[in-house]
Amino acid sequence: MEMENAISFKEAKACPIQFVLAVNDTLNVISGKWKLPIIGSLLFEKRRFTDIQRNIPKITPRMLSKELKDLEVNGMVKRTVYDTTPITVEYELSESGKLLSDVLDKMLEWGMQHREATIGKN
Amino acid sequence: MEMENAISFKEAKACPIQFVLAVNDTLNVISGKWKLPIIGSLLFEKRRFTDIQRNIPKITPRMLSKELKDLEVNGMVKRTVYDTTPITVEYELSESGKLLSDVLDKMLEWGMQHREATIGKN
DNA sequence: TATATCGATATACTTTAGTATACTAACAAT
DNA sequence: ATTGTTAGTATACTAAAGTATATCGATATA
Repeated sequence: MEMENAISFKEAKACPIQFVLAVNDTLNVISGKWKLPIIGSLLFEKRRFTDIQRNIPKITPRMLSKELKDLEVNGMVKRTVYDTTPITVEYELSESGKLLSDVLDKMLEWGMQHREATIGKN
Repeated sequence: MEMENAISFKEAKACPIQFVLAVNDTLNVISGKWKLPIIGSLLFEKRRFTDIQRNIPKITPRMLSKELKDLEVNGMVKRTVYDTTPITVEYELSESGKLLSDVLDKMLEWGMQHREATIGKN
């Protein structure tokens, strides 16, 4: 999808249902305490379970397992098992997952301007 | 901030703390069940409390009140009280709040491509 | 006097999200 | 036989998010 043809949120006024759903999809995929750290951890390279765990010091294996499962079910992450001993499981972002960095960039941009705009305005 | 100068999430590798914080700010501002509906409701026009409530059928006044307070504290929404009878309170998006539509546009774009990419792939 | 409007707040509750801690299976190395 | 590694699961818990329902104060209208 190109810039020039991108649908804007404001244009969605007329037929909002599917647009609202799409925005909500995106939000759901990145919502929660650990989703961004996990996605961030996979943004530059594929990683294994324990590797991600080491990369995100405070996450418990329970949460990591649960969130990775969520991300996999939502088509964000691909899980590959290698029959080595001990077993090796590799996680990597899907194409969609990689494209999410465009959204994160916009969030970064907005977040920084918002910090600027809000400094000392309490 | 211009496109050419925009900081990318991937570039943040070297000095991640402030960038991660900015992305998290953005996420926090739009996280929760009612934030997007409320922001959406204010995107085209300022509205009054009861007006928003009618616009978002299933929200309770407790949640609307709480979320509006959150949004106000976070500099997303401006609240203006008019001393009429009965009292009139107007809510409108701040400049930052309006700029959020850029983020929502990206989320819409990604969400739609992700739906396309994920169809029938279960 | 009774009822309605506006913009909420109060109290009690249920549901979802996240934490803490211990444990498992399958093997390999010591 | 014991210990270590991998990638998790099991159980029980606390904390945060959201719901349900009733009520408030100030004022206007019937």
